[in-house]
Amino acid sequence: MNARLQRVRRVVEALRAEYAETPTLLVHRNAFELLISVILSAQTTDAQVNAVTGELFARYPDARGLAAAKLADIEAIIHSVGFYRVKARNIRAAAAELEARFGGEVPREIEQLITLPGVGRKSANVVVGHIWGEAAIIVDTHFMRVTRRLDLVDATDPTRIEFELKEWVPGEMQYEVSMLINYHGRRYCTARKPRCVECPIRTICPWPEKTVGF
DNA sequence: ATCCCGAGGG
DNA sequence: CCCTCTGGAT
Repeated sequence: MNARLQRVRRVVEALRAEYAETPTLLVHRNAFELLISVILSAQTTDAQVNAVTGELFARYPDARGLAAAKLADIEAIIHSVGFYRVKARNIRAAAAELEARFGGEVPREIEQLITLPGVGRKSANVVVGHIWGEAAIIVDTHFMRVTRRLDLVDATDPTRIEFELKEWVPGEMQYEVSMLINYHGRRYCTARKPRCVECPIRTICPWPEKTVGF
């Protein structure tokens, strides 16, 4: 029996109980809106993205509309999310790619999604996991930090962590594991001053730093 | 000051 | 692999 699998199951049970409320997600009405929101969300909070997407999607409700937009107009709308020049270019180019190569629809395959500008593995996994309920390991900065502290992985870079976990975490658990661990990384298992003493999974966690504060 | 559900270019 | 892109919240 895989000790790490047992640990993941215990972690999921504990975090489910701790985070009864679903963590806030990017506001969206369809796959197109989530895809664009995810591109905008790099190094930014969901709240900041949600603050601009209402206006953005009112003006450009689909790939065709966004692909035809003026860069300066997009930049003005999304300015407050940060990285606004790169992101404006990326979301317009991604919309154009959807039109040109995918009939205006968001592709379902990760390998297709990551060919879109501004979409890496993390963003692609968010889309397939959330929109289509597919197995998805979403490796962002929090997930990487927490899985390493919990000693769930050997790998240290995001792509290898994703594939390593995909090998043995049951598919139906993967998306939930991703969301719970991400949320836990923000609430307790923070980068600088982790709140190990109050952590709801401190008895499961092997990380030595958990003794700090005693 | 430090962080936020990263990605792409050099 | 490291650097840059970027603004707002705390």
